[in-house]
Amino acid sequence: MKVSRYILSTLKEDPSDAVVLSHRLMMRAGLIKKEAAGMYSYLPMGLKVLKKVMSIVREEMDREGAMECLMPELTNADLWKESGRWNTMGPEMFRIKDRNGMEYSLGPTHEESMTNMVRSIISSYRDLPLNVYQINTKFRDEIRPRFGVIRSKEFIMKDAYSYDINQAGLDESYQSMARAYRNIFSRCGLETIPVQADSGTMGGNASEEFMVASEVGEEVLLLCEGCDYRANREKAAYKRTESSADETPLEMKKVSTPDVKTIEDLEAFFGCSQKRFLKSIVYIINEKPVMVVVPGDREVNEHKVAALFAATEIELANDEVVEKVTGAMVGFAGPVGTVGAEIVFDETVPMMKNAITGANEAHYHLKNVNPGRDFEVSKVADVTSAMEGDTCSVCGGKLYEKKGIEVGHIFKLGDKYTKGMNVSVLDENGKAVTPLMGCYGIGVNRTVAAIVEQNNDERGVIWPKEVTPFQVHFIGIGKKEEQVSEFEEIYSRLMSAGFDVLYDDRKSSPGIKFADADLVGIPVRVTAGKGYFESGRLELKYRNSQDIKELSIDEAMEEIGNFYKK
RNA sequence: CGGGGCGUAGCGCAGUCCGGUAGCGCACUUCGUUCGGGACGAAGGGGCCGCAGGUUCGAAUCCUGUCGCCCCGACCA
Repeated sequence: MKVSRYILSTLKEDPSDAVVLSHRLMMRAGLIKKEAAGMYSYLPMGLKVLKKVMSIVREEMDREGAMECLMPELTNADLWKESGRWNTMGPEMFRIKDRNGMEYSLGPTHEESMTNMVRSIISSYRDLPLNVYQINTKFRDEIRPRFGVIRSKEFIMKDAYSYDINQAGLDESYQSMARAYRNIFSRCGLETIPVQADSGTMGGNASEEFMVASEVGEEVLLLCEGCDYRANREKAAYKRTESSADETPLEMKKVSTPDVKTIEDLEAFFGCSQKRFLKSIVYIINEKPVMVVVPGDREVNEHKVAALFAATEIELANDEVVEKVTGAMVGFAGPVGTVGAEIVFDETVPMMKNAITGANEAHYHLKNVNPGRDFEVSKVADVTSAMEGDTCSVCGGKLYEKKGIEVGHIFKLGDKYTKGMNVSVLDENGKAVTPLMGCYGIGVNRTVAAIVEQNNDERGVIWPKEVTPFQVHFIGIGKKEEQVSEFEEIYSRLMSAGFDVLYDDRKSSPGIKFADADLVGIPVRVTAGKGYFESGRLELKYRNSQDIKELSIDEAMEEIGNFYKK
């Protein structure tokens, strides 16, 4: 491809609305163009990269025996109502009506659609296992699209769904996807951190996220220094230790605390650490109030709480509910006395001594509160988030935090959808069984952004060789007619050797061509200039190195061939 | 949804406080000189100053409304 005929729309300066590195570079290198908030066009070069990532995905999925298909992006509301998600998906689902008033959603994910398609096809255990996938656009009305293509309203996802006759089969399907994902991301030149994850509103149990470490990551991971435990914050477990555990219980006292409402206020008022307080927060779960009691220095982990109640939605109770439950205004809640709600205690609570908590009476707190003595510790669970410095529950090592971009996610869904949507097949004995399901997603364009985020320098992108938009960036320096025809000759020889070549034939100065080459980031650069006309030698330079090799055309082609062969 | 900021040429910005009919850099066109890391000179083209209404002799500028975009936050009692 000749640059003079190509859209090489590079920018010298960062567009004002691009903040994160990958977004800036993708805009500057002319890969994408913003159409509106959270909506991007792919320019030719960006599309080439996207397609390369897609074909890696296809190859690795197919290698594991998955089958590609393609589903409508408009999905029937009835399917969502059947699974119950029409109500639980919330406002992030785009909903539309046709002229007849029929309701649809612009598919945010396709468990229902795929299961609906599959259930009409399978009828026997002989039809399983089955793994079907598609690469298609998904729509989510994101609360706040940002970071370019990393979080957009419209994005491309590879979503696969497996159906197995039993748990052993599901385990196998899951493992095969775990394998495929490792291959896919490594071929994309990405270093991913697989972490244990919460399965969120998708339902189901086991799940693993593939994260790319990045400062702009929207997820917080907790990794162990001592072992290979790694999980995202929504899920991460940690071992409880409590410094006050060996204190002697003192007599409980009621203390007047006018307008002392927040943990910060309490800290100032009592002059002791946040750890000493029992924070009592009221939620509405499955339409019932639940009080969650945690140490003052911890945050309630709503994902863990929701999982505990097998709830899809959890919401903070409003002031009226809090007053009804505790009998006091917000700010003075506690587990001592009468509470009109079920109470859940974090695992730390039973270990605490002489704690301070709300008295369930306006402007009063209780000090020297002791679990077991002053209130019954009925239901204990892990309902707080791990933090940096916490103790690993596996090996006792220290946990540390890292931010990450989620590029892939694999789940075991179990029978959530197959049961809910009445899918069944006959087993060997002619008995109806419900297949078990797994689902496996990859954010394709987010993966491209992650690749850029991880592979660049101050001059621009450095594409890993399997996803580079072109294989060779050829630059000719010289404008004389006979020089240009020599360049044309070299260009066509490179092309006929089978390389995908971007030939910068513009009449610009060399500086512009070199700068654009660095920005665009094709791994191999070949230059024909003064040296070529003197000695017939081309210059070959790899984007990730400073060295320049002087080679004849044949040598250069051999070297490039070897580079891409591996 | 709450808070903050911004909409002026393809891109980056100034001009807005203090009203007088739009400017700079890059990019683009033509000519000449240059020609290995974002060259130089000369001459050009390109704007409903986000949109609508109002005030005024006169509005990019003041007022009202509206739309779009960016950043931060989104409840921990």
